[in-house]
Amino acid sequence: MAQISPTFSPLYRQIRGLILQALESGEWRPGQVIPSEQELAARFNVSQGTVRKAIDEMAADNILVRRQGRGTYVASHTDPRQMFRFLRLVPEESELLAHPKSIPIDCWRAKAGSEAARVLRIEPGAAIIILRRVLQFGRKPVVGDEIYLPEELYRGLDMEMLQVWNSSLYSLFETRFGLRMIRAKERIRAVAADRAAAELLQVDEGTPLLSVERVTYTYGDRPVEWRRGVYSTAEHFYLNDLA
Amino acid sequence: MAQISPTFSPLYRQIRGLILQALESGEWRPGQVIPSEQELAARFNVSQGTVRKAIDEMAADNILVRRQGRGTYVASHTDPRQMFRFLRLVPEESELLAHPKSIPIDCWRAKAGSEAARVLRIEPGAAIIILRRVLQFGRKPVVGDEIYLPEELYRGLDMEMLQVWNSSLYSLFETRFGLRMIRAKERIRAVAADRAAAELLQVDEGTPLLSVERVTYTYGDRPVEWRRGVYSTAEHFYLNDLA
DNA sequence: TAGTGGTCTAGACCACCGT
DNA sequence: CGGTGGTCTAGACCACTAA
Repeated sequence: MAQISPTFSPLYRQIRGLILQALESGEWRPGQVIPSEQELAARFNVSQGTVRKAIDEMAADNILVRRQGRGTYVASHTDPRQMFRFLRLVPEESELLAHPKSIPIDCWRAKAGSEAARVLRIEPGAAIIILRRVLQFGRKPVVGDEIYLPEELYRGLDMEMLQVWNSSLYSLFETRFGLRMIRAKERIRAVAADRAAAELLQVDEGTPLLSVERVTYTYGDRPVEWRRGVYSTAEHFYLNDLA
Repeated sequence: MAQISPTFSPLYRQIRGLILQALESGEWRPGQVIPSEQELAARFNVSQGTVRKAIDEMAADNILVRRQGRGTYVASHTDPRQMFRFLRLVPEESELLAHPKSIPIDCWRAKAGSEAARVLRIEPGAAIIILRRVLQFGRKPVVGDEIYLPEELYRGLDMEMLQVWNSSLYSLFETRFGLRMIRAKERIRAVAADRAAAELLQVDEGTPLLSVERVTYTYGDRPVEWRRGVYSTAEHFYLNDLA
């Protein structure tokens, strides 16, 4: 079909859009296999190569996972390797492994202030859930987070649910609320520990900490989580690969 | 050609290796066009599609740059869009533009200590160059860096060369020493400004700063630069996209 | 208009996985 | 073994750039 130039989008992108749509609709769930490339090609009336290119892109974006000989899977935060996919903090020694543990502190309902509303793209005053937690590496508290969630998407989230769940928050959000975190954006500054942070992370007041603000997005760049955290970098550091 | 399985590497990766080799040998220089896909296919006796896949990977790695209708170019730090490719610090307002300016402070010869030697993979005691500089956004000093370079690769680098050059360091390193920075790894902590840092960045002693340690690699994951910097995050922040 | 990269197809064969 | 993704090829056509 002819296309006016500014709107031009190659076939494989349109296919990508259709697959994304099927994912959003819940046709295929996280952790499950999606149909084979041949089947998808038949369904969308294109060649296998075109489906392949669409899937290639989505695999590069961590939306799908290819497994040779088995099939293509919907990426899931339930997968141990994906659980702390967005956490860049690693222990000073041994830059690998050492999965942290999330300890909920409290969790309550509130109304969105202007900043939360802007970031989450909801109405000021709309219901939100605020959640505080600590991340421990081994025994030590290293990260303190305050997390803002639009209530509409997390209906039923409470302290008990958090305490029962002994895995990552995103795996909880995915399994209980069907939310898939696709990408995130972090803004990092250095701050001095205030009294609350100092207590939380068991450091002296005034200790330099990383202040990490994160906005997390689902499909279609829709923000579904806002968190503000402080990281203690006495025995850990934030590791970033630049390409 | 048949291959025993653990050593198996697809054709397009071997082509990638050959192109990389040509780049390292200086056959095509940064900013220049490389031969067309058809020509490369003929040269390596493979199909255009195979060359294409090799180039696709290298473009994804920021080693090559495709330009439809014009050709494929060797990525260059001379390109204004690539100059501060590894710098993640952005002004509080307007997350774009605002290129900083690099001001050299001093530059001298020294012998590699054990840490520098380990990081740069050279012999302890080998000659290195140490360089200090400040990055200014507008009039304000925001970043202070101490940069360690193996002398062997940067022979002739001195204060005068730095003062004459009014662009990014990596574009200098590329044009004068033929070095191409491919990727880098940063370790970030929060620290309190010591006296030197406080003077350099015009902040109070004790102000929390980001401590950013970077190792930069060329082809073949060979480290060619080590820098330790402090970033003032009063009016700027470190922006990181997580995918 | 000629030359480049970008898309799309169709088909063959290989590597890997489960049964 | 059959089915999946992974590689490789050959060829047609489209979109963009420069002269």
